[in-house]
Amino acid sequence: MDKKEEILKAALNLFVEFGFHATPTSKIAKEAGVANGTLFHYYKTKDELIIALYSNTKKRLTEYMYSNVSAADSLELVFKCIYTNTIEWAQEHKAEFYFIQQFSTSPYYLQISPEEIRKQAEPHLDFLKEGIKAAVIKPLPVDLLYTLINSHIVGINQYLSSEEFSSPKQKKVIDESFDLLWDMIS
Amino acid sequence: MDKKEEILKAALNLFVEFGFHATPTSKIAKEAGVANGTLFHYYKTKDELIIALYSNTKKRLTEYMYSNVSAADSLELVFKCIYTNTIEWAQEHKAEFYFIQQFSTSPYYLQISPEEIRKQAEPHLDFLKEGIKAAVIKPLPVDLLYTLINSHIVGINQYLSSEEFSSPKQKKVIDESFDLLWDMIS
DNA sequence: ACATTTGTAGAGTGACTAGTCAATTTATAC
DNA sequence: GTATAAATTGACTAGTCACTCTACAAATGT
Repeated sequence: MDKKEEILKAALNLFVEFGFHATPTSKIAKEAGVANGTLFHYYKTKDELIIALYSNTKKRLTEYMYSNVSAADSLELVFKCIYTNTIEWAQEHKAEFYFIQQFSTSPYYLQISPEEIRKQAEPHLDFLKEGIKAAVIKPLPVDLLYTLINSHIVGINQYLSSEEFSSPKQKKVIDESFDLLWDMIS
Repeated sequence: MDKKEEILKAALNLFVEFGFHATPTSKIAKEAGVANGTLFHYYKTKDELIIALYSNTKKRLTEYMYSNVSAADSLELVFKCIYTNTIEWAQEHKAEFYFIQQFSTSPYYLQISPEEIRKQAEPHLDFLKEGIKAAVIKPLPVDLLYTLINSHIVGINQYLSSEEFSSPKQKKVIDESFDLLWDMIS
């Protein structure tokens, strides 16, 4: 449905600008070009809308992460591709990426079931386990590795967003930061 | 003042549990054991209270970071001491550390003046510049280094908070993660 | 054509909240 | 001991917000 999407899009931008509670549902509806009641037709509560927005956004990020990955490549190249994809997506969807962080450090995050969190992280953890088995990645706890990589990406994204970099300069930062990360974990 | 502190303490715990806007000032006052009006006697608005809580908390963290640092030590040892201090403080003040992250990824963060942010980061940036000059730390942009180190610490803290580690095991994780970080930037 | 479901609208409601205010208590100064 | 200032109280208000409800429109199926 078009309006359902419009509502999510409007909510995303308003949440990022004003925060969850400082954004009334009435404003979201207005921004989305629908009536107040329509919003509650698609989402029973404001909380449900917020959760749906998170799941939806996170899903799109994950899908993009694994796009263009060539299975034929070495583990390092595959990893680099996923790394680059992630940062590219974050740079091209700044509001979405910021929203994910905002959500993750909010009490709403507790409403995401442990299953969903595990399921979401599983492919990444499996990939890291594979790397360890192949003796390409240091034999550290995968949870630790995962968290470190995640944080690293958040950091690079913050850095890239702090200034206006030209496209080649940005590519250079991504390349070099990947080398730093790879040196650290391999 | 005792009550001023009590209000901040109550606000911290409630904000971390319920979020900024889902925490009414009336609840903060109640939790702090003061009347509604008293809260507004010390803080003109709720926003002012939130900002004050952030500045106060961040200040205490920064102070702790540089405690026990022996100027006689090598740059690496000094850096390790600051690193360890930070993670220790974060582990001993989980609510406070979580609050800082929560605040930093919220629209409230925009209310902190660039000056205050710069002033807060300056000693750390100077320290990194020193390390680069001494050819101990890789000659990367200091902003990039700073963000990467910050993110790394946030990540390790997340990992340590995700499970219950025994004290020696925790120390081991901190030691090893420091080596990872140090390898990356030196 | 008709019936039934689904989508859309927007005024209305009850609950809640940030901040005020006038009154009272406590501390401070001389 | 009195006067002045500062701290504290809690009832009150004006406004806001999540969500409901009824009415109507559009689609869908038969």
